[in-house]
Amino acid sequence: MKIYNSLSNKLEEFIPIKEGEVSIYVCGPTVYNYVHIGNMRPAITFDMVANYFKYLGYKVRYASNFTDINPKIINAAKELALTEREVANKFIKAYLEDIAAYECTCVTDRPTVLENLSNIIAFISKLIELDYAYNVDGDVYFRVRKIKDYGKLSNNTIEELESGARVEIDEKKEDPLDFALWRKTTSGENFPSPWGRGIPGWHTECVVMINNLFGSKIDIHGGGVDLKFPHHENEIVQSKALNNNYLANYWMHNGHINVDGTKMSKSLNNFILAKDFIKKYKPNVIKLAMFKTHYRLPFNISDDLFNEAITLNDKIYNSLKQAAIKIQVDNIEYLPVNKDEKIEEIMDNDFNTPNLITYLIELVKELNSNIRAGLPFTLIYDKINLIIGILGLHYKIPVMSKEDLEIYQNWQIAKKEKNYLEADKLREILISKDIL
RNA sequence: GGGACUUUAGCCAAGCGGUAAGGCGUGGGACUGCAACUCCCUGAUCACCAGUUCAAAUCUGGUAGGUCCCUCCA
Repeated sequence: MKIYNSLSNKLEEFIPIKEGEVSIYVCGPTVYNYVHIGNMRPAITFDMVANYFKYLGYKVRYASNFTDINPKIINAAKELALTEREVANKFIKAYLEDIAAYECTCVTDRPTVLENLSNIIAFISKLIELDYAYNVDGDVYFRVRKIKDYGKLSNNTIEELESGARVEIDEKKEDPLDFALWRKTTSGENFPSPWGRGIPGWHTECVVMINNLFGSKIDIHGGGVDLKFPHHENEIVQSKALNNNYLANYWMHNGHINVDGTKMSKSLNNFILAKDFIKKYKPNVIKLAMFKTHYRLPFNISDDLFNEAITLNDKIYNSLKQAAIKIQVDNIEYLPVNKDEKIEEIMDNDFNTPNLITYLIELVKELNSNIRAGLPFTLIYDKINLIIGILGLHYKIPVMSKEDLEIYQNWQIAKKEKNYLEADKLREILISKDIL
């Protein structure tokens, strides 16, 4: 299969580090507030990625962190009159509730900064030892100039970055591009270290967690495009310094979710909270709408788009339900399939979910037609189930009791006998049981 | 100033050198006891200009839009 690697800006054949296994790491939220719908795109996207690897037979380990120590949390704690731990725990809980509501299921590890503090300190110590980092009065910075291809991921060179007018000059740093690995902090929550009390810098935690969970390198590192620079770039230099690798073989970046053509942001006050959005649309609908656009491209939110997805979702559901009922009513026995070449042909091209949905629609149509025509349909039914599994869609397919089956058969008989009064009565019952 | 992405029918969106998938919507039709569901038909020469090529939406150069990143935002 081919994956678009942000590191090379090319489609590359995927070769796992360990045969039959995939390691994925995706940057998770800083837990100082409720997440917005944009934060859900990586969650949904990489769940799909993980699901597809599982479909291919890979064993998937997928980690996503919580940044639970951060200046933003310290600020939020002041505002909310809570302790930093209370803030972090509150919003970790809220995030997990969102994830559950959106029916994302693939993350296997959720490391936190707090539980990795000693690892982080050890990691920074090693960087200092090797002269890649320096301590200035309790702040520790990474010496970016020591890594010669800094900027590879974001296609920048050190010179280009420095010529950018927005680089702040910090007296303490040797070089404006150097970034903090450890920050001296006296107000708010802080922790002891060889350099004094403080908190770890954001860019270090992900590298440390990856090293801790997976070893020095993983297959896929994901996140939103905005993280390319500086966050991911800075992760890479640390990994280059200690392990002489790019931390991940494949870097994947999802596009943003936009509102009215522009990025959601706190400052524009145009963001939609994930927990609010899920009240308006079902997870299936949100996923279908998102997957209709390739994950790398920006995705603009509009009611039209979601209404279209509602139509599609209903179509899929009706079709699956009909097939499931037919299988139960006619007591059809068959051997399920778990592979479909066409799916692989589509998905092997950098997870082309828009085309997968096109294929799904095709299959749904075929399923409907075949059921109507009394033709075999279980193979198509299986294929559809494979696809919805990959897309992370969930449908409640009715399981009919003996009684339900009887009602169903009586309904059919009543119709045949043109006893429409009885037929309508039975139909009502079946509808109320969510069978029709 | 540097970098990335992007411009395809009313809307969304595939396409990665061989003469434009699909969805929604619109309009028409079929099926049906009624309803729901379902099915079929219906539209664009791909922002613009120049070049490469037997052949370009697809490659190259330019022009004009749009979005994002450039120190903590998925």
